[in-house]
Amino acid sequence: MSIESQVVSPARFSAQIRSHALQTRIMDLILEQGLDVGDALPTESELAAVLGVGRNTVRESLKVLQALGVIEIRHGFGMFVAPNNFSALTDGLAFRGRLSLRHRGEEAMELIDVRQALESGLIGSAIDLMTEEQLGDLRGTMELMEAAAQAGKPLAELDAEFHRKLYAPLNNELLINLMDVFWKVYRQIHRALGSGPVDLGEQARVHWEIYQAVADKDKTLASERLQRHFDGIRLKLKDVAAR
Amino acid sequence: MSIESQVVSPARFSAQIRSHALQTRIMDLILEQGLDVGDALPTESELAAVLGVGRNTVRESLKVLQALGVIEIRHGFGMFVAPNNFSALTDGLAFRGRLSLRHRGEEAMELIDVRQALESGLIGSAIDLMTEEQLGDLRGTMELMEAAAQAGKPLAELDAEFHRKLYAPLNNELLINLMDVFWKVYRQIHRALGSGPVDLGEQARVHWEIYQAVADKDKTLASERLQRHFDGIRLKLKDVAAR
DNA sequence: AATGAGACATTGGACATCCCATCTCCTGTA
DNA sequence: TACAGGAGATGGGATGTCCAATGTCTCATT
Repeated sequence: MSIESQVVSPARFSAQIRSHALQTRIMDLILEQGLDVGDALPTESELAAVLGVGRNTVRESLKVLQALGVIEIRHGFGMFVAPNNFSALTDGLAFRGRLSLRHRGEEAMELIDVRQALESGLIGSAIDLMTEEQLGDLRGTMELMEAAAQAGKPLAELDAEFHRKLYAPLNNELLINLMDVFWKVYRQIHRALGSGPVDLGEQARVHWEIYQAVADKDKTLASERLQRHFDGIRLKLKDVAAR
Repeated sequence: MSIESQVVSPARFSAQIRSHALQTRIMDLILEQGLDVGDALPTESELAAVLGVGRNTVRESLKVLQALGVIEIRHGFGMFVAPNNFSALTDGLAFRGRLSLRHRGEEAMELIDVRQALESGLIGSAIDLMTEEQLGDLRGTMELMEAAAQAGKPLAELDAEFHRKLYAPLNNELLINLMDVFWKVYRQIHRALGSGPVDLGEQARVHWEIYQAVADKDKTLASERLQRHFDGIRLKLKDVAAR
């Protein structure tokens, strides 16, 4: 089959290939048996028997699949095909980001660049597709953010929610997940560095401006303000990275 | 420490939390010890001792970190901090894509949407930053593609290379990696479904048109042609999914 | 002195076994 | 009917043993 088709290099990584092959076999098994999200997998012991490997070995692969968001493991109950879950990317990316910050923080910047491109590039379509209800929802989040800012509470979660709702009209879960990952990674890096002073009022104001442009259906302005929003984030990150 | 700070839910996922915490501890250990890409980690046994868990348990976490592209494991030699590696996302996403194709192929479509947004949104900046040399490089790839098309050879790899080189000027590794992942996932899904007939000449022609717009520094046209390129891909995918 | 074969230590890979922790579900009791 | 608690199943984890791959070092050969 296609399991062994991805030859990477002579035999230097044969172990990795075997291990990866086992993961692939489990995923193929899921697909072949027609299992869907929420369905239960065979038990660890059964899998070990079926795949002809030891239970510990199969467990290593299962843990990987869990980390990749493919399966969900519930102690004492069983294993199940997982719903979409991008936490894997978060951890991996956050690690790379923190690692890079010890140099010149390039990867963290790249992350912002990608997010900026995605968001400012897609805001047009989002505005086109946004319903009145969704707009109202967005405004609700803004009002919560305003209240939080005045109360001196952190805006992080509301910030994420704002961006999530901004692109909800596109009805693209992958996109939402990706943006969520980027946001979390940024937060994690920021937290690891020890955030500098934050101006809550300013933060809320920037989002209000974006909201206004969206409410006015002014795609160009919205895109432009999003660009500036990310420019600001980039500057702040550069500040913090400079220590 | 911050290890136990991420409480998710009562105790239903306590095992996952512990497991995730162990991974985090290992990553933190890498960062705290100032290890950089290529540096060696302690041996499995040492890690197990330091972290106060069994070797099997540590191994499960290490395998996860390997899958996430954080470390590289070399049988008989040791474990090392890995260079950027996004293969993890590929596997996870490809699985989800294939799973979704059994329904209406939504996730595969979402993938195309994101890629379309990213590429057509960033082509402008790429054109701005592209040097003569990079443009020549791009043309070289196109000529190879043309030759391959006339020889009836598959264009897949050259297709990927074209898109990679298109955005090389942005100097954003994360972006390149992401696009690479999307491309691989698309390929994998396509292969899993059994590709229909492909018109190599048409495929090459589309890319020539994009190249021409880029060479002419016509951002609008390039963006438009990229859009259409992806529209084509989307249609083809819909065809195949319909079986 | 240069080279190559082979022994050796180290390290990860795999497995078997044993026991613990947690969950769900069923049963019995109030 | 509601609730408490136990039974059984399942994953979590530790330990020990052996296998396999790798790099290095030694030593004989040239």
